[in-house]
Amino acid sequence: MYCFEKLKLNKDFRRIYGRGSSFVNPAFVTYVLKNRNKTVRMGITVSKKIGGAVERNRAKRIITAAFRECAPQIVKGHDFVFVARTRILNCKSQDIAADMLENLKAANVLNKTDE
RNA sequence: UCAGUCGGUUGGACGGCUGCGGAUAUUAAAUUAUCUGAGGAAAGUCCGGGCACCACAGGGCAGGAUAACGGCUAACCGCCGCCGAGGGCGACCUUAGGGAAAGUGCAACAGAGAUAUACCGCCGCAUUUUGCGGUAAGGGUGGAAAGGCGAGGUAAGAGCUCACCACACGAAUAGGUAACUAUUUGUGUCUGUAAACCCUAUUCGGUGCAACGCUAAGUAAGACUAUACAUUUGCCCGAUGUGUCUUGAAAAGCGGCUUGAGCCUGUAGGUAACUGCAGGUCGAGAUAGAUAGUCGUCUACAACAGAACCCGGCUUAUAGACCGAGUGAGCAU
RNA sequence: AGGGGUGUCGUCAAGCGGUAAGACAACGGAUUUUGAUUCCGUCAUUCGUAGGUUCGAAUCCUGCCACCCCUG
Repeated sequence: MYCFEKLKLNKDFRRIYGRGSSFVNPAFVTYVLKNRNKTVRMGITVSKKIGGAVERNRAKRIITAAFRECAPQIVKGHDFVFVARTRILNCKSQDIAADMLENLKAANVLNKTDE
């Protein structure tokens, strides 16, 4: 199984927002930045704009499930932050995974040997 | 049959694949196996309590809360029963419901006058484009104008007197644990407002799991100091302790953490809230935070909504489905 | 977890038991050849919302809703 770490500290999020490159979708926003370790790290931001606790939890679950599908194709040594937007509540995780793959392709972080 | 009242239950189900938190067992470790994993409101944080700590919790003043009566409870601004008041044809619903004869304040506008009065009136005397005195029945204003109505009485009138009624207070008798209710009798007729100040009675120590304890790391510099500093609610008294403050650095992990005023069933007591006894049972414990993703079937393509130390309530949100007990009207027998 | 505050016209706001001030904006008119300036007029029908106390509530009391701030 492919495993990844989660981002927890506020300074990591700020570093990725400030120095990383961003890609926008109707459902979410992706931030990508290289890191010096050889691991894949991921963080999720869901603001109160999305809704109550139930809606925020659901948004986090959907993004986590989509990222787990995409994760095997990613080159190691990158950090990702996903910011949820309101439209994510009506989507299925398969649509989100497809959109996420497009964003990652644009960011040039996918494994070319697998394709 | 129609309309309406009250109370309660439930809050999608089944299967396949891929995944997450916790516990136990196993392995050198990664792993693997089994079991288990959100709510009736988990929400708001509005009350009360447990628990933990504080140099024990004392007094006074100030402040907050509650407010008919009896019970239940660990406790309560809670619940149950009941009384009074108000609403409804009724089932039933609502109710912060002590004190205004301890004192102070307020009552705009209108009105003559707002807690005391005399504008229009009425009556008497003097007089003549009015004055003085008596009076409060009638008029008008207002939320409120000295209880209502009739008779006697009078110059005109007035609880001034009397009968009936209404209300307040006291007493007696009957019922009730009590609040209170009913009857009789005596005295009286006093405006409203205390969710205005206030008075009376009861009650309230503080801080909150980021409490608190342990481990690791760190323990450097400066200032003040016994007439000082700190804690104990806001102030004062009293009590207690001995270093205190500022800046900088570091702020990581473990425990607390889920067996508890627990839940289920039966039974006994009680109108009920609730309590006793017997048997059974263990049903989350995360720390950027776990219940998901997806496919198939059924239906109406399911509401409000996510534990964060734990309980008892209150308040608010809630698609639909189901059950029970009363009431009114109409019709039939 | 604990504590505090605000909500009044489109905007900024005063009023804290007795007819809801004012300024800017908007609209209409006057002045002007036209515009600006200036002057006059209009504009709150649930004072965030639902109840209660009172003769009377924006104001007092209670419950909700939204927003903001403080402490750790």
